[in-house]
Amino acid sequence: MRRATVGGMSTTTADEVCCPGAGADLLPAASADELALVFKALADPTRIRLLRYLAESGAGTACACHLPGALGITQPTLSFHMGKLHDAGLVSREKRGRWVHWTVRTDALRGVRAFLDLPEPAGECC
Amino acid sequence: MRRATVGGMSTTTADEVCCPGAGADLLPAASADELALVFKALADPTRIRLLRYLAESGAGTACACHLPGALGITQPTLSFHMGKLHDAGLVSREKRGRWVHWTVRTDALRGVRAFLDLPEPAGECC
DNA sequence: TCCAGACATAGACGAACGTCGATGCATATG
DNA sequence: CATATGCATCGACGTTCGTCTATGTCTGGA
Repeated sequence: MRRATVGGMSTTTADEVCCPGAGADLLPAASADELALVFKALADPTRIRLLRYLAESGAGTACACHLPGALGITQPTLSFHMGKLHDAGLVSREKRGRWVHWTVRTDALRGVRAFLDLPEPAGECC
Repeated sequence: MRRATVGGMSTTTADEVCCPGAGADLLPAASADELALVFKALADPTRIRLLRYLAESGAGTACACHLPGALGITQPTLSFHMGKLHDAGLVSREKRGRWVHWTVRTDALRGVRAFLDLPEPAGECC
């Protein structure tokens, strides 16, 4: 039996009154953190455009040389965003001579894509 | 012909030298903002668990009465997070008597789900 | 060997975020 | 009507984020 008494607050009174059958298990905090990490990396317009740009380029790979101008940001800012995407595992870095080429890691999106396939509402609650 | 001269910076020299065929069109800023808004709403472990909880509950609907205790957060914090999800259009609010019942709006995830279906790397760059 | 260019890092700064306790508002119930 | 309760809002606080300028590091070419 699930008892909602973890955080010190006791909202036990509501447990009996309101929709008693709606109790679903919570996603483990670790899994939620992991998902949030990827979503955090996607939670910026600039990074979204960068990822999309890379994905549309040939082989999902491109060097970012002309992107600062196109996006209206400076080179350090671009480096910052690419670093974020890299930390989240969404792109891989490859140094070719003087330039860095970036490749989208589509497999890193599997987790979040699975999460977004939420079960369709089927039953009735209360 | 694409010329990367928007933001005031002129990185024109690199245009000729480095991977000239990799130029893909940029996602419009408005679309990127829209996507980022949803991703921002998902970029928090607590909200991820809330959304998953709602989706797993019967009919994708539940009142949030016993959630503060289960998640270890206070009632104002829960209200804050549900507000964020609501602002992003991910849940809908329905007041039944004294309680508020929340329903997942799976259709609101269509946009981000389409974005995450990035084209697989196919060609070769340079 | 030295210089120019591509990228990363450091430091700074304002804005937004996540959390809390305290309070206000609306509604069901005695 | 008075009271209790579920929820939203307010004000505050520390943390994280996004951006910039300035500087460092490494590589290729003259």
